[in-house]
Amino acid sequence: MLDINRIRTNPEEVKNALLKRMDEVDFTELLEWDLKRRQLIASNDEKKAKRNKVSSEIPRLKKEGRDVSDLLSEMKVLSDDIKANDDAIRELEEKINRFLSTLPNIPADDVVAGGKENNKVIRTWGKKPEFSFEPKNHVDLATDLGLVDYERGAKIGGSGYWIYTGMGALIEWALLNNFIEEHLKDGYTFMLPPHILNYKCGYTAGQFPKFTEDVFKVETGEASENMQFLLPTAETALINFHHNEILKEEELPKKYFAYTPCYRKEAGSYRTEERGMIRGHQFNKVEMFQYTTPETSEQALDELVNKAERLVQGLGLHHRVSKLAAKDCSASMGKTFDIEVWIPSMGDFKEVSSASNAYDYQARRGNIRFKRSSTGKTEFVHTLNASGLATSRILPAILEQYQQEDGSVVVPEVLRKWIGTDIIRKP
RNA sequence: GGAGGAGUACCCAAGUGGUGAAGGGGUCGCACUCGAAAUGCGAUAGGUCGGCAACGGCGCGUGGGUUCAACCCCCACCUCCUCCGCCA
Repeated sequence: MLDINRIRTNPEEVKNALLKRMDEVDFTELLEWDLKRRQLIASNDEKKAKRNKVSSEIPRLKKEGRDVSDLLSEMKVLSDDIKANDDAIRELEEKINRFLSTLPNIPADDVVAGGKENNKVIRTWGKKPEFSFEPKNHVDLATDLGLVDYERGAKIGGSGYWIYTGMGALIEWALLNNFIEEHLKDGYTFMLPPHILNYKCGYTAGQFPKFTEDVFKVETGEASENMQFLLPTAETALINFHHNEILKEEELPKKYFAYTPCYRKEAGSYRTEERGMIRGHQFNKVEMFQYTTPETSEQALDELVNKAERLVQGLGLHHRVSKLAAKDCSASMGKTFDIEVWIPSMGDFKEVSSASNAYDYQARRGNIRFKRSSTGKTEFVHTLNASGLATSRILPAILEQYQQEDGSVVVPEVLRKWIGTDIIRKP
């Protein structure tokens, strides 16, 4: 949510910033509603003050035995008038909120305009593996090695689901353990949130109202404000942990991480090159999350990017870090870095982590504030999130990058203590 | 799923239609004291909206309604507690 005061005072500045990610921005109507709203509130507050005053005099007059019936009917008219104005104000506020709640965040100054084509690779780590043999793709490797059962996954859950089996499940679990261990070392607090969330969570995260069709809704009757859905990312849960709270400045930054499966419809987004587990309806992810003061959020973003990158480096995977252009950032985010890992069979880098600063955008939607000790004033916190990491592209990258001529796969050093072997062979 | 009960500030808690929402605990300040305890006095509703401000509006789980006036009456919802049922 953007600050209406900021739009009111600097409409052109906000508009120009938004044009980096939107094709058209027009605040004319919004500002009219806003003006009308404030005028109505001012005049209605005066009427309410009068009503309060008269209402408090009525019992006294009655006690004195005065006839108050004229006064009562006069007040009845005033009260009806107030109610009509309240309705009008509410209607305006609904319009204003509907408008504001669909506006994306303002891109940071150093974020360039435009879409994907303007993303900028800021560093690349490692080298493309060279193979002296014909390398297999991850789907064949996983199937041949008995790590993942795609057919039975589809049999059980439908298209877009798979099953980690035996050693595959062990590797998956080892990855998650590795990530968890690293975050604990860095002093982040481990959370296991519910997987079913209410509407408010999606709203605060900035995913609703726009993307209600992209999540799996849980059947709970009709009413949309009471809807529940399967979480598409733990971010949606973690941003709401402090919903409607006022934190103390000393408690910031709050650093959390959660492991959850992520459930996404991904309707119509399949492409042949995204088969396997590159894009599925359910995948495992460890998510990092921070609540910070405004002045420390940039630094926190660096920390998150570095943490995510260190995990990929720990696994020895060739990857790169990109800074996203405005249109490629998700709506709530003002700045995003993607960490993309090399998938040899695709000849391309695929996202394994997205690290973003939402600035105060989500905090406004969720009313999450902190009290600054020097001034005693409340301010909105900044919120940041980063995957650390999603496994569904890490496992393919490991299989493909670590494969050997005989079809076996070398286990990255850091995972061996959980897997108990340093090489995965055909069972 | 069914039946009851509850939700008031940091905590406990009174208040069933009428000016400022009792009281207690805790916390903070002051006094007394060499200091502390005890005691006494004082402060403790944060927040938010409108306004340059003065000031005013809102605020007793949330949202509606009735009324000149709602913590109080009515409706819906949320959360928690107790009991019953279900429990792969």
